[in-house]
This record gives sequence, structure tokens and C-alpha cells, in this order.
Amino acid sequence: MLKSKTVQPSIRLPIETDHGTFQAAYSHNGLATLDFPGRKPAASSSAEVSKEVRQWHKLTTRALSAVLSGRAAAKLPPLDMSAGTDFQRQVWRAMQRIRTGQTRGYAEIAREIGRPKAVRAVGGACGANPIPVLVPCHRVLAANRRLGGFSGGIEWKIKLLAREGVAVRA
DNA sequence: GACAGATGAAGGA
DNA sequence: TCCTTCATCTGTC
Repeated sequence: MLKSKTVQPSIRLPIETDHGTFQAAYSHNGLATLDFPGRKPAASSSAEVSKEVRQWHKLTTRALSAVLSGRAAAKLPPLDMSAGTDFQRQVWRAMQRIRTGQTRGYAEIAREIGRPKAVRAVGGACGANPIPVLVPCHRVLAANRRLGGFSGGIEWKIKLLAREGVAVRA
């Protein structure tokens, strides 16, 4: 089993949306983390922002506003998932394949990555997802279309799913 | 090695 | 339906 590697994002930039200010953090590989409004104090990096990061940030901002409007993101910046284990990256990739307005169950994700019994571990990997919204962990529901949980807060999961026209049970 | 966890399924009320 | 219990698998400490 691989332990997660701790890769320190080098640049933190705010993203203003109608729903509050998200915090995006970039490493040299791409977008590393995305924090919901109010989750962490707004922090702007003192490091110089390269042209490349500015381009990624522009894509992230557009993608975020698209998803928050219930639309599919046209283009995503490169996502730095190096902080996750192999298992977690498999789960996150499977979640990225879920289209806007569609949902999957934890068990379905588990089957998709070839580990049908690892449903609880899939839940754990969802919770460890550093880039919520863009890696759509909100589209993963528990059995019988129940909500399950959400690292950013269950109210965010409800809000995001409602934007995509997905009806869920409390 | 023990424990916790964003689950699933089965059984009973 | 709802609740409880147990089985299962992975990540973290």
C-alpha cells in the first residue's frame, strides 16, 4: 500500500463566485487543491504567479463557474493528483468520467475500478478528494440515491446536484 | 496491527 | 420505511 505523498502547493489564489470565494492551490504540476468558501482563511501566495499558473487559474475559474451553473466544464486545467495513493487516484479518475447531471453509487465506482467490495474505501477516497467540484465527488451517491456525505459540507452537495437537475433523497 | 470510515445488504419491527 | 447489525476494504497512525 502506498502512502500519500505530501506535495506542498506553491501558489494559492482566490476564485470569486456567486457562492463565495473558493481557494485554489497550484503546484508545478497543475491544480492541486480547491477549497470551498469559508473552509480556510483567504491566503494569497507571496510567490510570483507564472504565466502558466495564470492560464491554469483562468481555466479553473471558468470550469468552476460552469459547474456551479449546472453546466459541464469546457476545459479543465491539469490536475495534480500526486498527493493521493494509487487507489485514491483510480477513484478520482472514475469520478471524473461521470457526466454532468449523472450520478454513480459508491458501489458502482468500486466495481468500475475492479474492486467491487471496496465500497467503504471508495467513500474514504471521496473524502480525501483535494479538488471537489472539478473532480465531481458530489455526483457519488450512497445506495437508493441517498446523499451519503460530502467533505465540503452536505449543503454543498445538495446545491451542486440541484444545479445539475439531480433529485436526491435526504 | 488497530481503528475509523462519505457503504452495502440483510433482517426485523 | 426505518433501524440495527454485520461484513468488507482501504488509509492512517
